[in-house]
This record gives sequence, structure tokens and C-alpha cells, in this order.
Amino acid sequence: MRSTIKDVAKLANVSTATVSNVLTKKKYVSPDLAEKIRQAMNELNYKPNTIARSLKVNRSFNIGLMVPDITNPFFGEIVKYAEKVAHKENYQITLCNSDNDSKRENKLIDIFLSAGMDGIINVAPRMKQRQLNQKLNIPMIIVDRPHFQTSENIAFVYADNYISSASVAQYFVERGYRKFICFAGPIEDVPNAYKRLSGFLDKIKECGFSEEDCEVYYCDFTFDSGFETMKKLLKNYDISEHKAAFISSDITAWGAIEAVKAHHLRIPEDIAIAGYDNIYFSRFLHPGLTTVENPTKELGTMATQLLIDAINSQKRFNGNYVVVSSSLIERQST
Amino acid sequence: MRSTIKDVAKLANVSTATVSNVLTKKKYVSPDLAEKIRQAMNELNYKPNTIARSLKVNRSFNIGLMVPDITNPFFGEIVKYAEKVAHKENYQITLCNSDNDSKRENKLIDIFLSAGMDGIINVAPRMKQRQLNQKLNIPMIIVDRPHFQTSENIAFVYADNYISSASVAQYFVERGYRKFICFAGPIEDVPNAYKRLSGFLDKIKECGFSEEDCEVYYCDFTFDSGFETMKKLLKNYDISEHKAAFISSDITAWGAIEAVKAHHLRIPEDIAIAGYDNIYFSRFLHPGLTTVENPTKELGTMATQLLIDAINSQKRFNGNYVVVSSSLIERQST
DNA sequence: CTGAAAGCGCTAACAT
DNA sequence: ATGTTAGCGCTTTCAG
Repeated sequence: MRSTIKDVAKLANVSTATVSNVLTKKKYVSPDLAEKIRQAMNELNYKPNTIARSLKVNRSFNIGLMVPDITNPFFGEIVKYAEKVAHKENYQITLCNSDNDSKRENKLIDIFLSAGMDGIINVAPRMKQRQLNQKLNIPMIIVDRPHFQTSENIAFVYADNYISSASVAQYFVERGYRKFICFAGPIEDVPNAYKRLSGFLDKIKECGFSEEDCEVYYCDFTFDSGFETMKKLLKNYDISEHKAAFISSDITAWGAIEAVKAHHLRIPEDIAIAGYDNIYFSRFLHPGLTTVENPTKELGTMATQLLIDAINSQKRFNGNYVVVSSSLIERQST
Repeated sequence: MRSTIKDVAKLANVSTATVSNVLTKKKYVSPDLAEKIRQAMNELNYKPNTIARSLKVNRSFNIGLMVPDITNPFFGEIVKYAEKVAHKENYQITLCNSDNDSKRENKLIDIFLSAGMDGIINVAPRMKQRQLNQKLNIPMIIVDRPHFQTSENIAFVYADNYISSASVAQYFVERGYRKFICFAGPIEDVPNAYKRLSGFLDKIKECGFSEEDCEVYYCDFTFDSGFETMKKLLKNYDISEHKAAFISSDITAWGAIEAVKAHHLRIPEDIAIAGYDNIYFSRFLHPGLTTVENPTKELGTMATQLLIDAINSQKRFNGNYVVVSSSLIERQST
């Protein structure tokens, strides 16, 4: 059996309170006693039971982190930075994958609540706003999704996807492209997918083009989806039109690029391609992928820091939001 | 305040025991009472406190999973499959990154133990065998590392890296290469890094070549490390020698490939490259990367299933091991 | 079929 | 400075 604080107390001939005191360091314990107790701990191979501790103090020092797809490097990077600050602040992160499924997201929130998480980081959720707005007695940060009005214990950290996508359109036009393609994400479920589409489209029109100048395709934010969608598109593609495609996530853009290569077309000569996210590997694609920086470091770091500060200070959020900045990264694919 | 089982009991006019019974479904509760109780739960927005439950039943339904580097897709894939089976079996996974640091690994084990994990999945640990062999009162699976003799509650799931690496050497020789390069990983810390090096080297010699025919470089299993190491190597590289390089992880091989391209050399004409792991993206590199399949699906699935079976059945491991098979994947880089 | 009550391991107020 | 003890929320005998 696992040894408890009682066993340690007995072996060291002290009370459990004293043992607890050397553990928590909240009260003075004479050095010799402390030493004796530490020896007893060693001898018994004692590990404090954080479950019991959590129950008592009503704090778990755990943060629930959910992402839609852990195999997408964009989310992987966010996780990495979130973990870094959590670790520094002595919090543990429980990472869960929702698999792009809003049902699963809902369930995860319940799991996190039941598990006594001190806070939640919810990255790019697909849940409906109404669901997100349920009463939570712990703070939650929503990352990479536009903010909305709320009175619940929620804060937002994101970049303005509408503006950035508009800047892609602007850039296309300035480079002389006259025909456009947009691979939109799941705009019904992912608000930022919608922002990216509308930001791009609005700017195209603002520049004097019409709806007909831009074909829109819908796909998922996965490599395979980008590959398949592009493959289909190329079946009857007219090279001479020189189109510029805005593929609204890098991992999808990569898939699309591979499809273009499989068709033996040249990028950007036959078709130009821009992505969104600027994942680490985008600079190493051939040609290098023009894209929008979606700053994972700022997103992950800021979200986690904000959350932990709220937990530690017991301050409630009320819909506050921080918008991190992002910019266009020009490479050779356009 | 969060509502408890007591609040529910009071509102429904029953005892806490009855509420607990509808929660756990271990005892019959009359349908009308059960319904009344469920209504009370809803009204109070009650979520069971798994921390209290865990304390009582001495089970957390949590599995601690640690990987050296979550941004390496090889580990990401393992995580994905592990999560899939855990979820199916109603276990939660707590994922932690050790950052390739054996100190952190040790600490994580303590954290997992303290956190009342029901079991541990330890992927490619760098810890010394002696440390791994500490007394654990919960089962642990060590993944992607060769087994060793142990009497502790440990099992192993891995592929035979020595044999696979030897097959790369054999393949190089059969293809007519006569000069070789090996990028070894951190062989002091990662047993499989050593296996890969020695498997490759031994076979080279077995084929009648000498130590001088193979230059060995040491690097980390990261993209950047592969890039830098290759860049250095190419400073005085003689194209005419037609060497074949075994870069012992795909992500590192990718980095190396980029360095080769930056030098405007051709793969495989000027230098052939093979990797190890067969991460998803390796087929999409240009040229496609010849590599060894390190089957993440089998590794992740089997490890998790084995662990959960052990937890549920209360059976102890005693050093049992399962070796999954792997094979050479030939593409255009060699 | 339902209720009363003990106790999981720990912390913190209170007592000494 | 150290000890005693109640109680966190839950499950589980044991009674009724």
C-alpha cells in the first residue's frame, strides 16, 4: 500500500499536522524535527496525495486545455507555450483533443469541471456561443476565436482574422492577380473560418472585383482535405487564368500544394498559393509558403498567463479580450 | 459555490447514499426517485466531484502520458492513438512534455504518482534504467525503448530498432553505395538512438566495409539539429563520393534535406538520405523520404490497451514486452 | 429499497 | 512549536 501522512507521522513520532507543515512550509517546524520527518518520508517512499490535498483546499493546480486537433502543428505549438508558462507557475496541464467535434467539446468541459480543474483553456472551440456561455465557476480562456459579449467568467485571446485575411486579398491584387480562389474552412462551426472567408471576399470586392472573380471551396483544416479539394479543382483548371488561391490554413495549403505538384503545375506561375497560420514548417515548403502569422507563442503564453493570474488572484473575467497582432509573411508561393 | 451531493439529496428529499446510487448505478433505485434526483441535479447544475470520488475509491481513471517532445509528429501520432483507446475505455489522459530532459521525466513520475494516476505511459524516456526501476505501485508501460530485466510493475512496447537500422545498411549496400554517413541521436541518453547507430554500423561491417567508410555525426532528434549538422558536414563534402546518409529520425532527416537543398545538391544523386520513423509527412517531402516505419498506431494503441487491461484486472506486469514489427519504406531519396 | 455514518488523506483552525 | 480534530465530497458497509 501507498504510505500516507499518518504513517510518516507515526514513524517520526509527531502529529500529522507537523508533517503537513513541513510539506506545505506554511508554518515553522524546528530543523531537527523537520529532518527527522523528511527521513521518515524517504524511508516510506512517501508521495503526498494531491487528490486528498485538492479535496481539502478546493484547488487542484490543474488546468484543462482542449484543442480541436493535436496533430495540427498550429495547435501543437500553442500547447507547447501554454505548458511552458503553466510549468513555471507550478500548474499541471491536462491536454485533451476534441477531434473537431463540438459534442466532445461539451463533454470535455464537464469532465474538466468534474475533475476540479482550476481553469480552462479552450482553443478554437466549435461550440455554439450559447453553450460556451453556460455558468462556469472557474475561469475559462477562449483562444483563437473572436470575442462575444458575455457576463460569464470568460476572457478571449485571439488575432483579428478578418483584417489579416483582407490583407491577403489586398496583397493578391497588388501583385496583379485578377482571378481568385478561396479554400474556406468549416465556416458554420468555426467563427474564424468565417472571418477569413469574409475578410478576403470583402476586400476583393472593395478592390472592384465581383463575386464571380472568386471561386469558393469548402474544406477542413487538414492536410488531406486540402489535397483532395485541390485535386478536384484542378480537374478543369485553366492555367492561363493565373489564379491566386487563399487556402485558409497552412496545413491545408500544404495539402493543396502537393496536389498542384502531383498535377505538374508550377507555383506561383500557374497558380499562386497563400496560407494562414505560419506554422513552423511553412518556411520549408517548396516554394516557401506565403501566409499570415497567427502567433502561437503569444496566443499560448498570454492565454495561460492570463488564466493563472485570474486563478491566483480570484478575479473574475467578464468578457475581456486581448487581440494579438499578426502580419503577412511573404514567401515564394505567390 | 459548486453544489454537492448533499445539496442534491436535500432538494430531492433523499439521502446522499441514494443520490450516489443513481450516479454509480451500482444499486437499484426506483425509477420515480431516480427521476426526481436527476431533476434536482439539473436544477442545481450539479457535477460530480471526481476528486472526492477518487479519494474514496482510490482510483482516478486517469493515465499519465509523458513524451520527450510533443512538437515531433512521431510522438504526436502516438498520443493521438493512445487518447483514442483511453477515451473508449473511459479513461482520461494527462499529457506531459519532458522536453528531452531526464530530470523533468523523474519529476513527472513523482507528479503522476502524487496525482493518483492509475497508470503511466512513458514514451521514449531518457531516464536511467535504475531510475525507471524504482518501486511503483501502479503499472507503467515504457514505449519505444528496448526492454530490460525487471521485477517491477513494468511492461514494454517497442519495435526492434537494431534490426531495422541494419536493414537500412543492407539496403544502402544493395543499391551500390560504398561510402556512408550516419547521423546518430543522443546515444548516451536514448537507448534506441544507440540501437540505430549500432545496427547500422554492425551491418555495414558485416558487409565487408570498415569503420572508415562511415562518418558518424551526433545530433538531436529535431529539425534544427539535422539542418545544422548537415550544413556543417557539407562545408567540405566531395560530391563524387556519392554517399548514403542514414539520419536516424525523420524530423532530423527533413532538416538535413533542407540543408542539402540550400547547398544546391541533388538527392539522391549527390547524397542519398534515409530517415527513421515514417512520420506522416515524410511521403510528401521532395524527394519522398526513404525511411523505416516506426508504427505509431500499434505503439500507441497497444501500450494503452495493455495498460488499461492491467489496471482493470489488477494484474501486475513483470517486465513483459511486446515487439511490434516495422519495415523499410523505399521512396525517392535513396 | 433507502438511510445513517464511517472514513479515504490531507489541511487548517484551534488548543496546548 | 507542536498536537488534536473537524471536515472537504464522495462511496460503501451496515441497519432498518
